[in-house]
Amino acid sequence: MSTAEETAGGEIEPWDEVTPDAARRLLVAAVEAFAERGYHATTTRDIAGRAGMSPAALYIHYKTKEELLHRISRIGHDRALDILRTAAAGDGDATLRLAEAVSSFVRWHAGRRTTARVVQYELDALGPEARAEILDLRRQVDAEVRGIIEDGVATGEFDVPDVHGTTLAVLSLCIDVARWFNVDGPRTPDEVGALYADLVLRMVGAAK
Amino acid sequence: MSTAEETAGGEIEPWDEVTPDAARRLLVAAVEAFAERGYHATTTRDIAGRAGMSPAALYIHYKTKEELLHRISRIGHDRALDILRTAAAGDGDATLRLAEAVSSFVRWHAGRRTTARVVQYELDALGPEARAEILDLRRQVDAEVRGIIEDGVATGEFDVPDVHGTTLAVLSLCIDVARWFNVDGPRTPDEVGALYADLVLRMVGAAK
DNA sequence: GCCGAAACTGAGCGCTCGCTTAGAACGCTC
DNA sequence: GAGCGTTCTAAGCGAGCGCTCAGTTTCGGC
Repeated sequence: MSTAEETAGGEIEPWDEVTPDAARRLLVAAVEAFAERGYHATTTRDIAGRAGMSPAALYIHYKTKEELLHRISRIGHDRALDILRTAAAGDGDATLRLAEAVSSFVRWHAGRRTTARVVQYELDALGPEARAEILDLRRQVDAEVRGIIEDGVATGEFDVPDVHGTTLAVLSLCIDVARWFNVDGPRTPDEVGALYADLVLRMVGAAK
Repeated sequence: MSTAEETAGGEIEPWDEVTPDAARRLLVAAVEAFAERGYHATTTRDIAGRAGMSPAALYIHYKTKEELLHRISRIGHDRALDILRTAAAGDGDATLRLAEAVSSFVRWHAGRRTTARVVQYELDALGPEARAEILDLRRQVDAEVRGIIEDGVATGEFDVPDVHGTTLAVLSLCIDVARWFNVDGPRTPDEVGALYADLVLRMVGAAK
């Protein structure tokens, strides 16, 4: 039996790894509040209120407001990295693996926009040690995408003069989806994923 | 004689239109503080301190902290729109005009990263009327880029199945430069501009 | 049905926030 | 050099912040 929560946007957020139930409700409430207003503009009273609890209850499950953000950021980055690793380890050629990596990564940023927004844009609110931990995960994310592009260049599938710069641009393009994607807009996450996969293949000069 | 200010990053910020001098110093201080910490994490005491004034002095020149953000956002969007209009109104073909639009737009986001960060990422901190005004400017930004792409499709220079989606992606790519660009990093704004112009021409299927 | 640990609440502490006010200092006009 | 509007500061107000704590409720194990 799943303990997934359904948010206002209709997204299914599988925060199954967070227990007990009250801690998960608080974390989901924090994700929504941080995504809507930003970390600094969100109050602990607001988070607790959304979870149907008193302000003090938050501190039973989390030491500080920052620990909530840290947990969210860690789980989110783990998930994002997992998506890219799965795509990178696929058994197609580089073109296919890059298309799959971009479309699934974008699908996550669009479909789980609430989470992705917090994960990608609230990094600066973390303290030095927590930020360093997350930055290490980001380097691994970068390495996965760069690896696929290097593979494609090696096999002659891609024509990329600046591998590092292009990797940066591809990731930047995908990540920024979390900023502009609108659940009530004209595009589904699947459609944006397909469009972006096509655009990225063009960027690396892959044959259609 | 210019009254331009030189910031810590070595960028020249021509806030000439802001007078008197004390008001401009406060505004430049606010740009730096908002860019570093975000609007909500910045205190009016910090802004005034950076400008070498007491906290109360801020309220001689601005009604509220939000008015400071509004002024910054308005001026920044005006400048960004001006850059795109100039490129769009150039006399080359669509390929040349798109390349010029992207490279100059990216150059601004990288070279004036401090300003661009505030302009692009602190929109949600504005009140409803101010936000509506800025969103209207963003629609004009979108229309300029879309116009060039439509021109290129009409002349057969570009091969773009989804003009609206591609416009969104191109702008998204450029804007996100303000998030990741590092003044101390390996690339100059000129280099990023050139790289991105090339990537965008590939995205629209333009002949090299 | 009793007990101790765990989960939770109501009240509120100490602090810092955005912003205000009273009055001093400055610069310009005549 | 008197008068006056402008620009600034020192002090601080009311509110809301993150977080704490004493005490109440809940609940599984026996």
